[in-house]
Amino acid sequence: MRERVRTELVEEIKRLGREQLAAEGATALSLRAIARQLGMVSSAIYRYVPSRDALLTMLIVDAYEALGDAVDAAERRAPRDDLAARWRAICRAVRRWAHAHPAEYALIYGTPVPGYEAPEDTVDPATRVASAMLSVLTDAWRSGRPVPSDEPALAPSVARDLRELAARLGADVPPAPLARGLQAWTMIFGTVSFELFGHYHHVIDHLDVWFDDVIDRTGASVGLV
Amino acid sequence: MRERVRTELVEEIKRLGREQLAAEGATALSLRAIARQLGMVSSAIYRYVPSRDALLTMLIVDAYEALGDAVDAAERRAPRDDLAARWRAICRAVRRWAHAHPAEYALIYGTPVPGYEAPEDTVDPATRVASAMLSVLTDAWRSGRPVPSDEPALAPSVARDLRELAARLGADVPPAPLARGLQAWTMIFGTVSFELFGHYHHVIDHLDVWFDDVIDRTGASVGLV
DNA sequence: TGTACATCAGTGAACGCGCGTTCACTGATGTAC
DNA sequence: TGTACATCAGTGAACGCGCGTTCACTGATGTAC
Repeated sequence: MRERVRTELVEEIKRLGREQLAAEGATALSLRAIARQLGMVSSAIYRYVPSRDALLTMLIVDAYEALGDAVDAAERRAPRDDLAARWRAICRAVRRWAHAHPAEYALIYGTPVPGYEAPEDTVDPATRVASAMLSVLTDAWRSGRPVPSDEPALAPSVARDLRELAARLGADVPPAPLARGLQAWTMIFGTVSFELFGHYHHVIDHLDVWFDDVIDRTGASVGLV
Repeated sequence: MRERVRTELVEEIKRLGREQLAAEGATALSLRAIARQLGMVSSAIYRYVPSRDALLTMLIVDAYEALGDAVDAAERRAPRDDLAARWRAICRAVRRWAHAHPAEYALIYGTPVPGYEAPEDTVDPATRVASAMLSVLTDAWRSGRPVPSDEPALAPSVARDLRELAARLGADVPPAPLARGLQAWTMIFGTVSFELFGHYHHVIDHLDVWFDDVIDRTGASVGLV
């Protein structure tokens, strides 16, 4: 079947693309270079990939999906009713994946590629980590877990945003804990980004332990730890 | 004086460089393009700037310094003994500057430019925001302000890192509140980055208010609000 | 105040390299009768 | 089972563009006597 060889080659192209990301960053992603590595003439690549931007989109979607898979797999390994364990599993999986695939992490959580407009296909995969976190949060809320007292009160405009968001996601979480959840989500990625982008250089050496501290503290802020 | 014209031209080159960052990102920064806009032949730019990487370094240092200046100016406008006001002023200044200069923000807090190795000159300017935050934290600690109870306890290895850091900076803050401070610092930049890099799209609309909520909550976690 | 000289801004050509994308084409592989 | 035809993988040349950096040079501007 020609179709099989074809799919394999597309996979190979994406693999080489990922290697380029790692070596030189997203702006240096070059179809010609990939063709060269494949031993093809530069125009042949267009049999497999419609354009450079399309390849970039594939890589972005793949990265979100790979991170999502890693997070889901880790979370599933924790006991359903151990909310703290599920929370920790998710956060650690984010960090572990980011360490294993720094270029792909930068592709999705670093500076957006200039001149590249993310198409709609990237929206759903992008929500997977937040969804995983939200499901833990929802379980906590459903089981009547006490959430840390919430002062200062949420501003009405943000409360409205969050009610809409919860409705859109079909999530059963009121604005205040949802706000905590989004801040925890922000903090986890903020910490991973600071670490990967070098802002903890000369500041903290023991980053594993530091990250665990962040996990526990943000988990606590959200009533999970 | 030739020297005056010279300095002005270097400034002009940096200004055009910043425009390019804004339009196309750091990787697209091009000496040839700048020369073209200046009406010069491409080689003439080397009278004013030794190389592309050197220009990039100048722009990075300038960005850190500009952000540092904005933060210091804002903080100085708050009454010395109103710690909450000083904290809020610093955080808002960070966000305001980032909004006004998104490309420069991305240059220093986004994905590091691939293949570019930041020289030592960038280290000091990079610490200015953290230093401003730390000075508020130190004042709080010195004035005997109660810090939120600190559980879980800090792991010894991180506590050691933080004691070293405090010593290196000559800051009079014990590990636990310093850890809170670094997490607050991380959270502020994490939030600004999430906002600027588009991760709050379809999530939160009222970002001003949202950010104020983040300021207050992280400020509280550090005993300042 | 005027001349001689040094400084340095800017030129223009070149080196050697990169890129995305299109197009007409060859020739091997698979498919249908 | 064998032949005719369609499909499609890959070629090679080209278009039109980009880049950083070096080098020998012209000619204007400033400086020192």
